[in-house]
Amino acid sequence: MAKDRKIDLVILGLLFHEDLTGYDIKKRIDGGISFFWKGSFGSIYPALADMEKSGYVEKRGVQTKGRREKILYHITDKGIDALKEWLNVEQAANDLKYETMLKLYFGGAQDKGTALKNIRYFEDQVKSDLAVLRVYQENLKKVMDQKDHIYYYLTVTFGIDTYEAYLKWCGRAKKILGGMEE
Amino acid sequence: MAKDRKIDLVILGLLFHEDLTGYDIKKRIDGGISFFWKGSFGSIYPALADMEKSGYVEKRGVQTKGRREKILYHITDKGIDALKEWLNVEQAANDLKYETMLKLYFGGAQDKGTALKNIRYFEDQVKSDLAVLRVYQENLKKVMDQKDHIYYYLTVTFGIDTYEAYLKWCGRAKKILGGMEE
DNA sequence: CCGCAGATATATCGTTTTGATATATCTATT
DNA sequence: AATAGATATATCAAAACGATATATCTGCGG
Repeated sequence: MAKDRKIDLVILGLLFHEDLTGYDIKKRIDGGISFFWKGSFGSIYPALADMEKSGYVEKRGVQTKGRREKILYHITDKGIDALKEWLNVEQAANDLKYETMLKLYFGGAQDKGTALKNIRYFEDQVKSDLAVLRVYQENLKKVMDQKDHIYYYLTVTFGIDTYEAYLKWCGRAKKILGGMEE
Repeated sequence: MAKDRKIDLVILGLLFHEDLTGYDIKKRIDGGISFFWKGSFGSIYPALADMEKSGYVEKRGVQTKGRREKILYHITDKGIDALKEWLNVEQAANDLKYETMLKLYFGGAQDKGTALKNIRYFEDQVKSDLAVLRVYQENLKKVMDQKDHIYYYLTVTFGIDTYEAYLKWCGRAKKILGGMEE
C-alpha cells in the first residue's frame, strides 16, 4: 500500500463484498460500523480518485441511465492483496477520544452539578446508541448460521458489551458524586 | 472561544491546575489521560502560540537560568472563562476508532486464524493497558479524601471498567470463532 | 573527567481527516 | 405542479497527527 491512509482500507474492505459508489460507502460507514469507525466525504472521494489512479479500484458501469452520472467502484486484485496484507499485519491503532471523560477530568474547575450534568448527558447518548445496536443484534440472530455474518455479529456484540459497561459506570459515578459534600 | 480546537480546552484544563511548558503539557496528555485523549506537539505548540496572542494564556517566567529557554504558560481569566463555558455546554463528542473491530468486520476476506490472531493482539494490548490503570487506581485510593482527586478517580475507574468489558468480550469472541468450522 | 545515551524543550512540515458547503438530479408526497 | 428529502459528486479551510530537526541538560559507566 503506497499511502498510509486508513480510509483506503475501509473502502477496500467494503468493496470486497460489493461494488459501491462513494455515496454508498458513506452510507455503509454511517450504518453498522459507525460505533467503531467514522469517515467523511472529504476523505472518501479523494481516496477513491487516488486509488483508481494507482490501480487498487476501478470504475465500473458509469451508469448514465437517463442523465445522472453514478460511479460504481470495483476492487481489483491489487486492491484485494492490499486488504489482505493489512488484515495480516498484527497491529491495530485503537484511538479513543471521550470528550465526556475530558470534561470530567477537569471537573475541579467547576461545581459538582456540572459534572453530574455531563455524566447524565453521556448516559442518554449511550442508552440511545445501545438501543440501535440491540436492534442490529436481534436482526443478526436470525441469520447467524450464514458464514460471513459471524464477524459482523462479533463487532455488534463488542459494542453492546462496552455500552453496557458504560451504563454501569454511569450509575456508580452518579452515586459517588451525589454522595459527596460540595 | 474563537477557534474550534479541542486541544485548546485540553491545554486550558491542564493549565487551570498549574503553569506548564508545552513539553509538560505533552507529558500530562501522555500520562493519566492518554487512555481517553491524545495530543501531539504538532497541535500543542501552535495552539499555545495562538492562545497567547488572543489572551487565553500568557507566558510566565521565561526562565533562562544558565542558558536554556523554557516557556511556562499561565492561564488568564479569559482562559478560565472559556474553560468553564466549555464544561457547562451539555454536549460532548466521543469519537472511537477501533482498528481491531474494523479488521474483524472485514474478517470474511481472510481466514479464521487471521481474525483470531487480531483478537489476541488486541487482548494483549488491553491487558497491559489495564495493568497500568490498576496502578493508577491503587495510588489514588490513598488520597481519595482530597477533593479534586475524585474526578481523576472516576475517569480511571471508567477506563478499568471498559477494559474489563473488552477482556470478557475477547474470551467469548475466541470461543465463538474457535468453535466454528472453517 | 570524558563521552554519550536519554530526557528535556521548542518548533515546523507534509499528510490525513473532519466538517461544512456547493451543486445538481432523482423521487415521493401533497 | 410544487417541493421537501434522498441521492450523488466534489472541494475547501481548519484541525490533528506523526515524523523530524535542533539543541541543551543530566546522569552514568569507563
